[in-house]
Amino acid sequence: MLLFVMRIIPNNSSNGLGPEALRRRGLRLTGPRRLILEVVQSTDLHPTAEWVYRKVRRRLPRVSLGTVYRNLRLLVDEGIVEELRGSPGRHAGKARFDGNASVHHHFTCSDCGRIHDLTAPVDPSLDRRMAVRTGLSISHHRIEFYGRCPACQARQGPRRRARNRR
Amino acid sequence: MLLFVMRIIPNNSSNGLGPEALRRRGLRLTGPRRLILEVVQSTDLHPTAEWVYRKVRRRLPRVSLGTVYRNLRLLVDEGIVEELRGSPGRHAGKARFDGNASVHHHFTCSDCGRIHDLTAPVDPSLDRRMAVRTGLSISHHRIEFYGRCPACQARQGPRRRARNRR
DNA sequence: TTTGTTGCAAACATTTTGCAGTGTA
DNA sequence: TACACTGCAAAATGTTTGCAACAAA
Repeated sequence: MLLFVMRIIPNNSSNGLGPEALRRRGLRLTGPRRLILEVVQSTDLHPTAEWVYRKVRRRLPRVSLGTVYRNLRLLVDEGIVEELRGSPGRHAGKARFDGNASVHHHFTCSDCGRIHDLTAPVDPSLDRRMAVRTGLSISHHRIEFYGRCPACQARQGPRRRARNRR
Repeated sequence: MLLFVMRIIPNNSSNGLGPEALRRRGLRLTGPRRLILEVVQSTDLHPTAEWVYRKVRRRLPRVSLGTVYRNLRLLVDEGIVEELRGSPGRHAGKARFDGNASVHHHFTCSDCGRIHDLTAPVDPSLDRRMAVRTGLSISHHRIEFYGRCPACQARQGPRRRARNRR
């Protein structure tokens, strides 16, 4: 049931995207910042800023939402964390953050909007082929798969009449 | 230079996603609604709500932004129009709408955030293979390519030091 | 000591919604 | 005529920012 989950806790100390990545760039490693990085890298739930905020506040109750936003943006700008906007349609309202900065594919549940990382390898030759075909300069790609996750299938039965109300 | 553009004006009268699609679903075909549909289907710029609003207002000056939002949401809910959230990172702030409801791939410019449709065919067998591999129920996929569009390459020279400030 | 970072609150941008009036079917 | 739809304005939501106090280097 969970064999499609790519990783639980990525080892970012070894890939150069841990806390020391910040020091290296001349940024200060403060308490809130270290904790925010830790939280966003310790999950593959592609959390929202709000989710990170709640999680961080458990260990650092005085942290502010503004600080979480500021640090998430900084981590994105530094290439340590990636920012996604969820699936098309419903669930698209808020930014989601991916502590797994390596290129990988996604599966998005059209019912609950949850995004799962996929184990399938990325094929870089596709970029070259598409570049030749289109004349575009392509750096990378990501395949976004859509469907219903096991939980939603179980919860709502085999078929579903979607009525996409927010 | 433009050979990668998929279509200029899709023919939605023939694919069942024109105005009659609304009538068929028991929805009223009002002036503002017809115009909003027409505008969003007449471009492949993946416009924002604001862009649609400005365009619609040229022909219907009394239309309100609220009506544009309400109708875009309705068209999305009916599956006539698709809602995207732009690229990850900068440019991700606002919803974009795609009047081309058929499945196709995208190229997103990491500099200017513009999204282009791609001509490359979609391979449905990939869904089956990935479904087998992961145990997930997959309905479709879309490949999101990233790189720099010709305009941005020309404007900023061959290389670029990105500093992702918003 | 210097200056980047924080908490707080206010500002901002985008999108949704309540309401009374309007126009489509 | 009925009621889905509209314009308008206010509200809601998500995110950014100015500022004075704070703390990492």
